[in-house]
Amino acid sequence: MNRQPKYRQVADALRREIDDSTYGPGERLPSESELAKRFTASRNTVRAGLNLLVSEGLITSSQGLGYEVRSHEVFELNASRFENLNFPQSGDAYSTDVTAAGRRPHQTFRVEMQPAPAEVAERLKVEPGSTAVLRHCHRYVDDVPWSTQATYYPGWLVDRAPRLAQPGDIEEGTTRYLAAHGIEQVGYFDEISTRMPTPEEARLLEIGAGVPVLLWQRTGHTADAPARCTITTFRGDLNRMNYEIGDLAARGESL
Amino acid sequence: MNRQPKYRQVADALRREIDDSTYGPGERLPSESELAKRFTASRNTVRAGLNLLVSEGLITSSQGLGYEVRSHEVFELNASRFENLNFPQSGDAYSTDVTAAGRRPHQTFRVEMQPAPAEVAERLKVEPGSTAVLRHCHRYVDDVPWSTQATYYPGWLVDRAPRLAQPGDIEEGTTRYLAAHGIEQVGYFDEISTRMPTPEEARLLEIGAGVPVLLWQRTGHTADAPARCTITTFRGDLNRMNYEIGDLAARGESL
DNA sequence: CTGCTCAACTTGTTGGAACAAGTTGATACG
DNA sequence: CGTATCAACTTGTTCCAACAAGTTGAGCAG
Repeated sequence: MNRQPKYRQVADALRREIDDSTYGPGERLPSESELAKRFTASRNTVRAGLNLLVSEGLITSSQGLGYEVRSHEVFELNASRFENLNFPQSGDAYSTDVTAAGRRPHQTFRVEMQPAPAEVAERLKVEPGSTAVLRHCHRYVDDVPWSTQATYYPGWLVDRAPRLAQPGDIEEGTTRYLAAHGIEQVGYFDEISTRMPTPEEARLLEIGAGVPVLLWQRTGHTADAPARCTITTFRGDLNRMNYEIGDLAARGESL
Repeated sequence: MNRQPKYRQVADALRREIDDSTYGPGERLPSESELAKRFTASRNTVRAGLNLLVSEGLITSSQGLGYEVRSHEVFELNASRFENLNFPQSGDAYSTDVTAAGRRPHQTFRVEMQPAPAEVAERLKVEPGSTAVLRHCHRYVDDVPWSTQATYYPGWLVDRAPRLAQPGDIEEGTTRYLAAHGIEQVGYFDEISTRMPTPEEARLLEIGAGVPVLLWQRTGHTADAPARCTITTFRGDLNRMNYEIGDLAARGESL
């Protein structure tokens, strides 16, 4: 006899059937009671198995509707071109990329004065708790939450580029606006990590259990000092990042 | 009355207590029956709440032992220096970094001839299914599984650098060995994504529910053609990656 | 003192039951 | 015909009960 617990056998069988497209993306699974009959198990046991698949990010459940196989359309963000003046873009990089992919971008802005969190203050080389301008941004693609972004600017920089502290979008792109005021970003330090979302993040990004977030923290530098620190939180199931580094003539695509 | 389900209240209360260090990292939580008494709930309800925290990666459980608050010691990998001949390292980059952090590295190798998976073949610009050399590697830090790495080399490259197909480590580092045979990696294309582990990955990396993996795929290029494709699977809770790009003199640390 | 056994914990698994709440389509009413 | 209602689904939440299985420390035998 199989020594795997029954709820695991249920999960394994269904996972296999999802993998070989017995149940394709977007398709509905049989109901809990039908599965219970099929596997000769109680509803509780079947639920435990389904729960496993939910927390693996393979399926979602909604009350009254049933279980559905998740579909994965990833959006790729080129981090090495992002905010790079050598790759000129009309507006901000996000809208350009999304529109180019034939999707509809949408974003909401919020600007605040905030004491810089310890982690940010360290990277901006300012006193912990000293006020910084925080530009916060929620991004959507086809009205699906995609990412949230928080950018902190140190006080000295805002003095030289006052529009940063004004509410509203900066049409020409922040990088370009800063460059026009003599603040040129000559390098950056990116840190990338992943974890499960906090309940707050899960709410904002509309992700249930089983979907991790991808965290991207970029500290941009002028020739003299760090100029801004951007923390982006992506839905892990919908986003991928890439970097093109070095001489990539062999790829035959780069500019 | 509170309209949150009880198991969620349990999870929220415990999450708050973990956040404010009522229960610190490594510490044990009260047992399920104690928590049931405290929250006036059944053991099942408490379990549902604890399960939520497990799938958020906050705690782990082990049979007979109880629930423990996870501790997070992240290891940072500098992806932009990795495999970069401008930053010479004695052996391979991984061992050097780990030793420098005062930890004990350990790795196991496996070399095979394998048909290249579709995704890899596309990036190496070879026919799908054509044989490639696969060098597979499991890495440990202080005997804790850290990452698995699979590197595919196209057939033409192995002809010029035959030691790739031999079992066993390449002491001086593969990048250096390739350079000595006239195969110089002048650029690379990195792709980074995250998802929940497959059961297979969960077993290899010894991660339970609630810990995502960080996927790093690097395609290295010579001046003429793609030379290798490396897929690394990290434990998401233990690893962070970073890129230093551009002129970073302002950071005052770079070489 | 050493080493083994075992009782008393812990979580893991599985079944059962009942009711709450969201969704949908058939049906009856205006 | 259009609409409102409701029955029959779905999953969500909560309890109870019992036994399996891993861990640990007390206590006993050698």
